[in-house]
Amino acid sequence: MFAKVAPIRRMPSSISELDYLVDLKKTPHLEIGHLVHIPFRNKLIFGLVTDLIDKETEVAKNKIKTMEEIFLHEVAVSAPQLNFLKEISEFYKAPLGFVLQSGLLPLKKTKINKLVLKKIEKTKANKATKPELILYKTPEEKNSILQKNISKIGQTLIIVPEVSAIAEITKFLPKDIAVINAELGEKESYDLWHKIRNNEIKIVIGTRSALFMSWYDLQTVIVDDESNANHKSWDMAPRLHAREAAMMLAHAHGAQCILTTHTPSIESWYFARAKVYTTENKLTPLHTNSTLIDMRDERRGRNYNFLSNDLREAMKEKTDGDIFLYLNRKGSSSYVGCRDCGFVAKCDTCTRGLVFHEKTSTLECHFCHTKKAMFLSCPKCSGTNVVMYGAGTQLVENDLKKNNTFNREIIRLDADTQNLRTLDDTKNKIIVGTQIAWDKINWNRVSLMAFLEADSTLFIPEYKMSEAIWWQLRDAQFHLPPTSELFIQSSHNEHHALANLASPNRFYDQEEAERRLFSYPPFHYLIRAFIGQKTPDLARQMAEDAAQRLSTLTKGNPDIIISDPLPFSPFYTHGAYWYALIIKTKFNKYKHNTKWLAANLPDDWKFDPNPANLLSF
DNA sequence: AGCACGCCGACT
DNA sequence: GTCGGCGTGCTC
Repeated sequence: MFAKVAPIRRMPSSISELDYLVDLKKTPHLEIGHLVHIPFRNKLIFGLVTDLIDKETEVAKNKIKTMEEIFLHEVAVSAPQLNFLKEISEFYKAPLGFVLQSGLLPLKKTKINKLVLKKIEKTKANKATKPELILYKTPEEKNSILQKNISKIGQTLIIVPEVSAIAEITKFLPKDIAVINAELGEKESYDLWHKIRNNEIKIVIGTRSALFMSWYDLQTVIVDDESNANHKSWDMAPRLHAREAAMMLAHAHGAQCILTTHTPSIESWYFARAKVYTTENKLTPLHTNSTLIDMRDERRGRNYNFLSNDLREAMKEKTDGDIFLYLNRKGSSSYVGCRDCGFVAKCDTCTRGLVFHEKTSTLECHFCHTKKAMFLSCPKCSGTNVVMYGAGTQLVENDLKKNNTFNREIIRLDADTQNLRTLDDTKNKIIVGTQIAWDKINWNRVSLMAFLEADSTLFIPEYKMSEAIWWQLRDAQFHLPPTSELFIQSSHNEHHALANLASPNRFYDQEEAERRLFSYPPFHYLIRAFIGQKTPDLARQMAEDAAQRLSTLTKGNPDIIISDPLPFSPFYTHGAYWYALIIKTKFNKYKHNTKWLAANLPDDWKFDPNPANLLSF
């Protein structure tokens, strides 16, 4: 008899399993899911048995080695969980053993021999149900919805987008829950793994690594804050989206998948409306005290400050609570526009924002490589107020301090200052912050918040930008107390992400229309494959070869659309030159097509289904 | 991916 | 003679 074994270590993506000879004297009663020792090269390593084969294997006789030892009496990973891990491995082009590594206990031979695993039967297999989308409007409502949806018969997993979200939720849940995150100590993770595997813990909350625990009686999987961009693992293989992976997990275990959020992602709301998911909720505005301010009017009235007159007045009038001035630094001076009329330099052929390149003084499109000379006066209104968008937090801080008319302490909270300060909740402050401030401030104390440049990222040439701004504005509205005021300053107030806060359905209608036009999700599923090489020529050559080969293989298949090789922006990063292939496939066969692409790309290609960015890391 | 192996130049 | 930098090839 032969066994297929996934070696628990990093392997090339094409090798998920290796074949071993089974000697029944050495390893009797061998089962799928058993943890075993296998000879690999010149030493023994851990592996997980994924299949048992009675007939001969295709591997040459002189190559095959014999399995050494079985650990634990019971299987370490249940059959449904193993199916889930295989699916993740194939879909995200990550070797199975590598995926297993993140969900298995720390592997030490002496410790493992002391573990006792129980034989567990699943309470009852649910019949497959549609995912459910549940919307909440306030933090209180969120907590009660999470509590209500915890399974009464089996295990419940709550996935959150980042570690910082865990503390807030656990306050309102029963005491006997397990918290999983990547920074657990060895002893703790041993204990938790063991208790979850033996069904002694019923409620688990964690980031995406909790998906890979050894589930045996999983009944409910909740993805909280489902539209939060941090659910996507963009920098490490497997580059999974927790929402997507949670659905695979729930499906494998016959569990119910529940998506919860204050603001649904474009995909989730589309699928809810199309009845692919169920929902009982309607979209509503989150915060009624929000004011949109047109900065073009301010310029026309000769106010060139980053504070509009209305905001300045409101800041003077506020005597209680904190004032939070938010700046999105990501977009700083990456794009070019006109202060007077709000014109933004866009590519003529593909309508994406043009990016200013200082070295050559040109405007470039990172998608179709069109180049233009930088202009000195606005092409639309001939005004001379051409600017790079993006004021920095430091500039705002300095200016406020210089003309301190607000009689409050001014605190800057960004990447440079984040470790230097603890916020004093007894003082009324002005906080000038970037994304970093989001998790640090005490939202309950904020009485006035302003987005100083709500549109500063709007023209970054990535298709999820409108959704990201929409989400961020709504996230602020969700966190802000009902009595607080919100000012949103921008020069593009007609943009659908800014204009429709009071009528959310219209945002989704318009964003869907744009996505449909350009065949983006939810109308096509996107896959990004990318390759880095030491020289630009080598990278281009490899990208062209792969594009050519895939195109030949998919010839006549209208379901898979492969782009030409597209250079990253920036082209040189992480010590290499990068090219991407953007592949679009229809949703009805996306799982099959994605796995096919993963299997047909060489090992050195990075594979990124449902990417957060198209042309950058 | 990660590691052994071997080719070859630099230095004892 | 032998140390080590890096290119190549293999893992059952």
